[in-house]
Amino acid sequence: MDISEVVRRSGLPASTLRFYEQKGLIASVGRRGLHRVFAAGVLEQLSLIALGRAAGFSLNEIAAMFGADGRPRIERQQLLEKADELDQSINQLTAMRDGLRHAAACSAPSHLECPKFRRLMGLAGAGVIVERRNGASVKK
Amino acid sequence: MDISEVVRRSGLPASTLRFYEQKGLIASVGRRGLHRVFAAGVLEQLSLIALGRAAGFSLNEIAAMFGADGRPRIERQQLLEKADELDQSINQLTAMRDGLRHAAACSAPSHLECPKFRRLMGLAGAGVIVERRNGASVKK
DNA sequence: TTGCTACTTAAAGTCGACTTGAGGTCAAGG
DNA sequence: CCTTGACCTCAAGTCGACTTTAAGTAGCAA
Repeated sequence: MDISEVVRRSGLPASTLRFYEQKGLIASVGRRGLHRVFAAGVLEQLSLIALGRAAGFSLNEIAAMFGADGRPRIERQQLLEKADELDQSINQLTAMRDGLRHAAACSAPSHLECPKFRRLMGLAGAGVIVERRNGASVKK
Repeated sequence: MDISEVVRRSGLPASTLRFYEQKGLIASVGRRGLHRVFAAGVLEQLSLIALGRAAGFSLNEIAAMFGADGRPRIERQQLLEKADELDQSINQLTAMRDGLRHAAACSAPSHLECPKFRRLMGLAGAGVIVERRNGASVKK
C-alpha cells in the first residue's frame, strides 16, 4: 500500500501518518523510490492508536505500548489504571452535568443566588475539580 | 486586596491573575502606585471561572458570559447545551472504561484476539470516538 | 523524453492556557 | 533616605498533537 491508500482507508491525512511514523508509532515496510510502502497491518495499528487516544493515552504512552516488532504490549495494569481515571472523570462530569441542568432550571433570579450552583462554584474554586480540557465527542 | 492576597485566597498564581485580567475575565478596581488593587468580589468571579473551566467552557466562552459590570450573564440554553455535551462525553467514557476493564480481564492471549477489544478498536478507527484530550481529574 | 503530480523533507506555525524571563518601578519598613 | 523585595510590563517560551509551507524529487502516463 502506498500512503494514499492508507489515507483513504484510515481517514487520516498523510501528514498525520508521517508524523506518527516519525514518532515511532507506525513504520513503513520500505520505500519504492522515495515513496513509503506500508503493510496492511498498519491499518490495525492505526485503529489501536485511535483507541488509545480515545481512552486518554498520550501518543508517547501509546508508543511505549508497541514492541519493536510493532505488536502491542499492553499491560493490563495500565488498562485498569486508565479505567479508574475514567471513573473519576465520569463522576466529575456527571456531577457537573447535573449541576448545569439544575442551574438551567433553577428559579433563582441569578445563578449566584442558587445554593446548588454556589456549592459547585465553591468546589471548583477550591480546586476540587480541575484540568478538564475537552470531553470525548462524536465526529460530526 | 492586593494581588498577593488574591493569590493566597484563590490559590491561583499571580501570573494567572494577570493573564485573566488581560483576557478581560477579571478586573482590578484600581492601582496603588503600580500595584493592582482588587475588590473582594473577584474571588467569586474566580470561582465562577474555575467552574466554567471544569464544565468544559473555554476562557473565551467564559469571558463572553460576563457583562461589562462583571456580573455573569449566563444563558440557560448554553448550560443545557453543555450538559448535553457532557452526556455525550459520559457515554463515551463509560463505554471506554468498560472496554478497558474487559480487556484487562479478558482471557484472550493478546488483546487483538478479543472480539470486544476489536470492536472498540473498530469504532475508534472509524472515528466514531474522537478528540478526547483530558478528562476531569482531582487535584493531587 | 517530457511533464504532471503525487510524493518527499525539514522547519516553522497553530491553538489554548498559561508560565517564564528580563529588565524596570516603587511602597513600605528600618 | 535607602534598601529591599514585591510588584510591574512585554515578549517569548512551553506542551501536545498535528498542520502548513517551501522547496525538491521521482514514478508513471503520453
